[in-house]
Amino acid sequence: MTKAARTRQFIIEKAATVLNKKGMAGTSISDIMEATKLAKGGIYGNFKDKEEICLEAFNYLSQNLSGAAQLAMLDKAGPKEKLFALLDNYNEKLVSGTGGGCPILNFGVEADDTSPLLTRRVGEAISIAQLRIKDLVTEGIASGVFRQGLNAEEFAIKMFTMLEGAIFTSRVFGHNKQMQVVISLLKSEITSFSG
Amino acid sequence: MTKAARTRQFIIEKAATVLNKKGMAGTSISDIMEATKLAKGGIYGNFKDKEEICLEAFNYLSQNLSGAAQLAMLDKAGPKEKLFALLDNYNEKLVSGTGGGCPILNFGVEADDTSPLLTRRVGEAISIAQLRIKDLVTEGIASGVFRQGLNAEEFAIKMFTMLEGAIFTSRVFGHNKQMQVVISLLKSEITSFSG
DNA sequence: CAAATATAAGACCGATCGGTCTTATATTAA
DNA sequence: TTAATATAAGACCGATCGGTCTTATATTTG
Repeated sequence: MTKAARTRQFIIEKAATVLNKKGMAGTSISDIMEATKLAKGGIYGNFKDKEEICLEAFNYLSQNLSGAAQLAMLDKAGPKEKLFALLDNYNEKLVSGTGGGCPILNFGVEADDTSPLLTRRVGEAISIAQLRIKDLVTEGIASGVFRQGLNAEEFAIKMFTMLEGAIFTSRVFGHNKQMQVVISLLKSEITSFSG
Repeated sequence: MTKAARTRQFIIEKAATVLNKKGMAGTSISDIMEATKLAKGGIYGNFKDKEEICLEAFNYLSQNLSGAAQLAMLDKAGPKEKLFALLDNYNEKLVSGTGGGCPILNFGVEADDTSPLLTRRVGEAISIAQLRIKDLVTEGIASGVFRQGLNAEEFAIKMFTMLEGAIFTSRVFGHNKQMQVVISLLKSEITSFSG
């Protein structure tokens, strides 16, 4: 890994935190200079413009999210346990944490009227997250752990939209109450899949 | 109504549309000047700063939303019909429309790490929307239309978070599919309340 | 270790930012 | 209708914006 590649990655990671908190329009290059302790030449030597930094930052955060989800499910046995682990992971990482909330939501809301390119990338991230849920349900049905007749696609949409909505309200209110309710409701429903 | 009061209201309404689309940090005073066809003196003669415009714009959009919800429910008889009307209203106003999506979501996501004052106001708007749902369920139970044992509070959280999540994903994808799924799921659940 | 090269520093640029202030002009009240 | 007042125009301000370019300095390669 060349020096420039390392610096580039370093900038992406530092900038990602700031961007997720303050938003893309709300984050200036000088904010990123401060977060990285680099001068302007250090930034623009590695990125052609601010938009490229935003895009790479979202890619990084998005991959991070996927990685954490996979990790949380690693030692879990069945689809039910994996779905539960996924839910707990949402609570820990995206509400309580100091990271500024869910990057998919943050970047998506800001991009949807301003940046078609980033909006497409956010759409891909949503699809990945929903597919993960859908596949677990499908797998559960196939292995006989979940009853038949479940609509995996619909449940994935339900679970994902509820979670994103709960991340949102929990962050606005400054406490986890609604996220707890949502997780509890979803766990009940998942448990009922085995009935 | 004095001239200044009329101008002030005019600015709020024009600015609200822009702010809901481009975000607060992404909207400049010159954007608002362009939307209103007013010069700088016309803006700053009526507002002390940009933040005040943002706050008043959110208040306006928020009241608009409540008004539309009340209106949609006006001619509906029972709690079930009112909840259905509420759902249809969400679909029409917040996804398909050209208004830039749900202001509660847009302003809330941007404010939650940057503006405590506005975040509190967004929280109030969420509470109002959720209380409207909760009260309809409670009313349905009390009048015997819905079965007993329903948790009105939890359903309100469920419905609101799903809807906000669905507004989000539908806007990112550029079509209503997920919103349709969410509305259909919620209508089924509400229908089951009468079982 | 030395020469070639890759990398970051930071002065500099024009444009635009949010906001102020004076002045011309509507509006309002007598 | 006129005098007093309220309102908006737009020149102006310093600060900051995103981005460029030259130059000093690391890093890498032979």
